[in-house]
Amino acid sequence: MSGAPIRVLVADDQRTVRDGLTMLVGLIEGVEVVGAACDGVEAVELAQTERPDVVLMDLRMPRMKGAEATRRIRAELPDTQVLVLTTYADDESLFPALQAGARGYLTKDASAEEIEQAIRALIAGETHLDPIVQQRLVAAVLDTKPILDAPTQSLPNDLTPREAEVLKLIAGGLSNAEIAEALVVSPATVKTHVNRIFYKIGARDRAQAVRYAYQHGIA
Amino acid sequence: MSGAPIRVLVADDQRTVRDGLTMLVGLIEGVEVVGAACDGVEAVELAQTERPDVVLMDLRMPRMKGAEATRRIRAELPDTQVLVLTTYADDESLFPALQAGARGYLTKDASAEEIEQAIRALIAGETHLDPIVQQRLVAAVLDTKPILDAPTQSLPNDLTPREAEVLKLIAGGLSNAEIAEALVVSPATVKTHVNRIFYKIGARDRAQAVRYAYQHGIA
DNA sequence: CTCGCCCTCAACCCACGGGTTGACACCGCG
DNA sequence: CGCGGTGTCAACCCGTGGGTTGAGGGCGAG
Repeated sequence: MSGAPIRVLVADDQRTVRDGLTMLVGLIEGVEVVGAACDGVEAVELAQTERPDVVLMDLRMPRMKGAEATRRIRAELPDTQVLVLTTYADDESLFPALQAGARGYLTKDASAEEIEQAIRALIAGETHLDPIVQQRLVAAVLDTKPILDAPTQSLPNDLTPREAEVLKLIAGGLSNAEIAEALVVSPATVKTHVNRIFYKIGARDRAQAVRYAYQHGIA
Repeated sequence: MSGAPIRVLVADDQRTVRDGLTMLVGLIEGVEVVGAACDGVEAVELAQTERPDVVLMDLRMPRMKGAEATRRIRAELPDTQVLVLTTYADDESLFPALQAGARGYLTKDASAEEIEQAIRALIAGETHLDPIVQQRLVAAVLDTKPILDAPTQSLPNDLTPREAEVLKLIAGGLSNAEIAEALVVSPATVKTHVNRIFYKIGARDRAQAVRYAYQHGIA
């Protein structure tokens, strides 16, 4: 399995990132960088002339967004796979990119080995997504899929109903005063609840409480 | 990072698979198999007494299905992650397992290295899914999420790399002083970053910043 | 080279948050 | 009936966080 080299095209508007990626990917054994585009239009053009196996695609680029470039490449070159390599994995970037036909999605935190693994996975016809992306997909699917069972959505901690309510509002970014107003109680009451919540979930401040809420599916 | 060993519990009804897994996983450096259950009921019981870091869970087991066992374990032991290791990745197995709180999903085709990677990913709080599962999730999401890409999907973000780094730590529940220590800068610098982040993402305090981070996939 | 962005740091102010103690009313339960 | 859990509220203290201003160095782009 070491025949022709894997041909890779790099597309990123930031010069340092583009050059760094070209260098990094070129060092991978059996991989050859056949071009570097600095925007979406150029990426599509280079893809058509070079017919690479994989395109490393940034999403935020001038002239043409990475998602649109991905769509065109996938439409015209079915054998060319697109590996998105971008800074953030927010829904507004993620879903259009997947919709456009990207089979891989990594953030720029990825190591060289991860990029290599992803490239090889795409060549093998697999999908390779950043763990965060996987997490978001799971969340999105569970959102839309009906709740198959789960009779009593048991709260992990022995938070009282009122405390759980307060925790949700904390996770919503509300201040103590705002929570008091929302629940029609005195600010002092809220403070009491908040302190008990912190004690129970092992949080030191609101920030940790928000983190806890999101990690435990309360928000 | 080579402190206490990772404690793993194996749950599978087939004796050869169970023993083989126990052997295989026990050979991984820094991993210790603390128990082997032959059905779902035993898996929950052993999880409660042993409090493992990761449970390798088969889905088709007598007495109690793996999905239900996963749900109970996740409800009572938030720090214990479940890695499903099953024969097939059909939707009828997959979605209930994810719904139940499994953070990892591999088929029994997986190599020892893949299992090791998955275990370490779960320990790190990440999600690790088989490429086929990733593919199915993408398909499921694109099914339910019609093309919703915004035409002028522009960037509300604009965070500098350093700011993004700080935001991640904020989302991790760290105080300014702790962030300063982690990044080896002065607390004053951290405060500057924090203020700029708040301005850019429209947050009023850390709690709202944590919320933002989780909702945008930064954490 | 110069401009602007990014990162760095310092000093100040004060409001809000976090911790503690103590109190009272309601309600279900044994 | 008395007890414990829950929800409510108040006073206090003080630390951290949040906002502002100001300033200097590095580095890439024009």
